[in-house]
Amino acid sequence: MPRPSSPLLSPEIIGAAGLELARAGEPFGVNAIARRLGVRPSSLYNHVDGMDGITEVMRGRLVEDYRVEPTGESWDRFLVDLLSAQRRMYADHPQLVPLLIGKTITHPGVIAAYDDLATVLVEGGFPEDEVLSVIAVIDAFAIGFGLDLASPDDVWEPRSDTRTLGRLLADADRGTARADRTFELGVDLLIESLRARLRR
Amino acid sequence: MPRPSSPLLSPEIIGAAGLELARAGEPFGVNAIARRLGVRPSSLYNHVDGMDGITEVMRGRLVEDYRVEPTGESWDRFLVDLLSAQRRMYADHPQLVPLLIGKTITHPGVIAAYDDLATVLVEGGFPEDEVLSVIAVIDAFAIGFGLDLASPDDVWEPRSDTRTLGRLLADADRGTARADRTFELGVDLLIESLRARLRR
DNA sequence: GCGTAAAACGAATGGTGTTCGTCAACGAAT
DNA sequence: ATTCGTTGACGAACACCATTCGTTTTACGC
Repeated sequence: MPRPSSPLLSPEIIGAAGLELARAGEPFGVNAIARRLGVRPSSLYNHVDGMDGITEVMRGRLVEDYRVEPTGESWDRFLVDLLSAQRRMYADHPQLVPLLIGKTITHPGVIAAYDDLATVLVEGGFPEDEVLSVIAVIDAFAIGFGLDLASPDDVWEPRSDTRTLGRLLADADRGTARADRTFELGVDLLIESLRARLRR
Repeated sequence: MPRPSSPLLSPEIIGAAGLELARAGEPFGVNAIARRLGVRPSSLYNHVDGMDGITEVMRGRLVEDYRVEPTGESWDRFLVDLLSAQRRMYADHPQLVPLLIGKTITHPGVIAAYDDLATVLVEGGFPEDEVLSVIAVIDAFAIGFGLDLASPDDVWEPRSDTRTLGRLLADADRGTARADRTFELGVDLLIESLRARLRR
């Protein structure tokens, strides 16, 4: 089947297939994507630069899908929206956290999203030499809570006696309820302390 | 070479080799570990239950190495120590973050470490139904900052114009200095807001 | 219409984790 | 001291992975 009339593949199609697989919790390697598209693995290389290229495309699509526009309302409102979206993004695709982090960000869409955040914070009154650190803190938060949301229902299972942990676990929330409570508390803490810092 | 007089392998030896490889930024799979130990990959299966078993051992050793004992001083002092240690742990082994998270924790040493933390927080005065959430927030923090520390010198490289981000990047710290500032700010924010919550 | 480039395929390479049969050395029981 | 089961290494084999390359046919631009 050489060179079909209507093209079977494109970077977008490949990236979308990869994301669908990741979202379904399945492996999303070159072979898996090719299988899902009914195509041989080597064909992908006509459109994309190997696995690295695929993750590049996936990252781009991902940030677009979860992009949050500033409402112009207030910095803290925007921050809550942003954190919620990012948490969902990481939680929906826990397997590709390693792919998203640890790489210098060049993608125009991603840069624009961070630029939005930086602008909102500066306009909100944060000192300019602190904004980048605040952004990094927000990032750390989002990743941490995304992973938390993606963690198993029972995070701890003590097999031996404990002084405190076992007692607390006995009547604690589990699963999504627990993760949601944690997230709300975390956002509360973060926003509150940012407000306090702004007031100083 | 069948059954040597003095045993060449053991779970500890295998785990240690894996950690050394991870620490050096090299791949730490079954084959790599076997190569480093001068042994065939299949030999490892006499001591360890495949790759899963190896990561199990590695996780155990890791938490022991970075374990922090409560000093009995104050909960916030302990928290700073703990966060610092965890940040270093994640940053020293960014590749195995995916292995450490997302699995129910059974390992006695790890349980004990969390039990310490829970005890300190309860004794510090936090309401019992909130302690687990606080712990999860702390975990999210540690992971986030560990990954942040492991990220490249230049996190952003805008190729097009930006409203704010580019200006801020122009005279900002980079590399370790940036990550350290971020961490200090993050710990400040977290501890401050926890203190505030305790005061209410 | 013709030539070039596009885009699929198949085969081959070197990597991974894992299973299994083999075989020699050890340690314990006779 | 001889036997015998267990231990622990090996090598071969399997299935998977990402990647490269040459082949082939089709589509598109001149």
